[in-house]
Amino acid sequence: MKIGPMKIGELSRRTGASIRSLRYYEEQGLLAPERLSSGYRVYDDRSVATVHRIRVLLSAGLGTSAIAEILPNVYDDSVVLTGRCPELHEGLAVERARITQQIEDLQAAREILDSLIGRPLVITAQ
Amino acid sequence: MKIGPMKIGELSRRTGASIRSLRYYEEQGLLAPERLSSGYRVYDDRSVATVHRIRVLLSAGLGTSAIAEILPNVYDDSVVLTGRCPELHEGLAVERARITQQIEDLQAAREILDSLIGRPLVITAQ
DNA sequence: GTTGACTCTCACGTCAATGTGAGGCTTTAG
DNA sequence: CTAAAGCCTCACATTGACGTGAGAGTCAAC
Repeated sequence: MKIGPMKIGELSRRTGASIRSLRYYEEQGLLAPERLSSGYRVYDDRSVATVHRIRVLLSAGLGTSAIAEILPNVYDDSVVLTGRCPELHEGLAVERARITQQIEDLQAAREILDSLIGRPLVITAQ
Repeated sequence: MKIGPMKIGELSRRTGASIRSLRYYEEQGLLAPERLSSGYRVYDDRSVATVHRIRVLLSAGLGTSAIAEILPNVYDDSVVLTGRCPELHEGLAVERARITQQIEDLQAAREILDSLIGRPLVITAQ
């Protein structure tokens, strides 16, 4: 039982992303797997973490093009590499502000729901 | 300069929602304006607050159908009316959990961005 | 070797909120 | 009275991240 290279099905299983999504991420420049002579995609282990980051950022409302600008600058978890690229830096700040605003909107919405449920207000988590 | 009834243009101005959106909200059962004999929509002042709530809930990711279930139970700001309607209550709890999860996802995404920006972590707001 | 699981590339479908334009009434200001 | 501005109802277009199916090649096990 040779282990063999990680193909798209296994990456899908490991990340929870659908095969379709993984192909889509590649199409958008977020992943760049090797190819076997058969045309099959081959991923390395770093791809798993990359896909996880992609999903986090996507669920935060970032578009694939924004993520494409960010990803190349993240080599492993939480390492700062964005030395002095002011353009990127500004774009990130914009996205960050959007996220912060979105969090506040969500908290406002949650309070509306809480007022209906009759739950004690302002529980920070859960 | 008679004041006259509030028509769709004025409601749009007062709420920031586009005219198209206001018609859409009505189509989805979120608004039920009166009509003049001409067919023109007429709104009362409560509509302004209603539209604001709609927008908050929409931006929180609730669908119009979910909002349609919620809105009739909100008479003014933050009044609990959901006496004992377990079905609604459960639906709200589901949405609330979704929102809480979404907030956590956003915070995770913000930390990824922070690690790139090089900003001090864990600033709760702003 | 053959079957079945896996993969490939198109390429069109989906969903939700909203944009946009056509064609035609109604109201308002002058 | 008339023109401009506002409103009406269709109804098709848009955006983004996928779903889904067709048709065909590839790999693993038996």
